[in-house]
Amino acid sequence: MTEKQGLRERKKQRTRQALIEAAVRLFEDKGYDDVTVAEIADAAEVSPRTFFLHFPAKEDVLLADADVRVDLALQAISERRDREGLPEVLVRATEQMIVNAWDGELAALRARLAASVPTLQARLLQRYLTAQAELAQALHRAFPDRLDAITASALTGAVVGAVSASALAALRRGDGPDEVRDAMRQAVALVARAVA
Amino acid sequence: MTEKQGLRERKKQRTRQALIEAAVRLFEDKGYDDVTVAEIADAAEVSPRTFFLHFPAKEDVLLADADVRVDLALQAISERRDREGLPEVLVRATEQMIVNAWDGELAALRARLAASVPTLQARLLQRYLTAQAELAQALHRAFPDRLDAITASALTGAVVGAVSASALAALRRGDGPDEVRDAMRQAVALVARAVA
DNA sequence: ATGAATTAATACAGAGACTGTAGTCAGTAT
DNA sequence: ATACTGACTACAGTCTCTGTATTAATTCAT
Repeated sequence: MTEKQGLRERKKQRTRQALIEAAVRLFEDKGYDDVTVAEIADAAEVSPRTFFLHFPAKEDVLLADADVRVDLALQAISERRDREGLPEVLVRATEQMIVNAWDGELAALRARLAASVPTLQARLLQRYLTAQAELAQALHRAFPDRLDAITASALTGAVVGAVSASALAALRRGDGPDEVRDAMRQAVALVARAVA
Repeated sequence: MTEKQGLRERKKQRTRQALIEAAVRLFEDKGYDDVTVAEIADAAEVSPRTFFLHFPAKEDVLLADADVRVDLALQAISERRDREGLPEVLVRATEQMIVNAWDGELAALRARLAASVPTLQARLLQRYLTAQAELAQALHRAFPDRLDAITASALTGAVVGAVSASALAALRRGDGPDEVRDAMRQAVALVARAVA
């Protein structure tokens, strides 16, 4: 997509990446709470102040790429094919997020930590909430006659709530990625039944 | 219920109440972020350290009585009348929480602040999540043949997600308590349709 | 090419939330 | 009366996060 940016921008991305990698490594080693921002900055060979130029808070270094997936769902909604009903759109949109939610090492670490570190959990939930608002708006636009604004919010909340709750339950039970994915899919199906 | 506790315990509750009242007053005056824990403690005439003996974090002084309502819903689930179906239990349980969610001044302030102060929002969401786990477990016990553990989690997540999302949407739109309550009820009805 | 404007990164200082620890004093039990 | 418990305090310290001024490197304009 976009490759040729100035040297300045490339350098910036490099320190950002260095911070993320240092953080992940340290978190895996010592656990989230036992790693200070100063340590992360040190490991990435920048000043502690620089950390906060890249991330608004310590938690966000782990949630760095979590926004991208919301865009996928939004796209899935707006690209609604004609004749496609509400339940189908719902399933397709969340499918986008679910499939892409479990790629890579970082996602696994994030899930593990989010399930155990309260402050991280809180920030993640908050992200979901702001994502919900966007999704609800998109849904409302896609089905203006069927869903008023409030109902669209309720429906979106139901989907996100169901998916994350079942994923968390599966995680706590010790399930692997495939089983977690299945649990999420079942949750979507459950809610989709409400608007069938 | 329980009235006759020792003088020591009564004193403790008095300082706790003093802290809550001081906090609410100050928050209304200056806004959440512009009030320090030290100020609250000062207004309640205790040491700053004492604040943290009563509340694990600054946010929790506002969420002090939020737990009580979860008990009501749990009770509603376990007191399931024979012949009562899953949707009915769902509606009745959440009705307990909704009705009692909007009494008093404190609830209104809490809602207003939770909608605007990120850190408070995060903590509130976190509470919902832990409440969800309990509710899901109770549901699973009440309908062991119909709901496995994961599905119960999904269903509970859907209800809580739908209710809080629609309430938040209504709040943001500037609706009053009655309209918010209606929005919540509709959200429950929506999800209940999925298990009808 | 050279001077001017940006800007990522830095050093430094400080606010504010929270914790550990040791001590005091009032309430409680024997 | 005596010993014990537990709420509260004082003090010192850690850590996250912010404001401000400065530096040095990249980018842009001439």
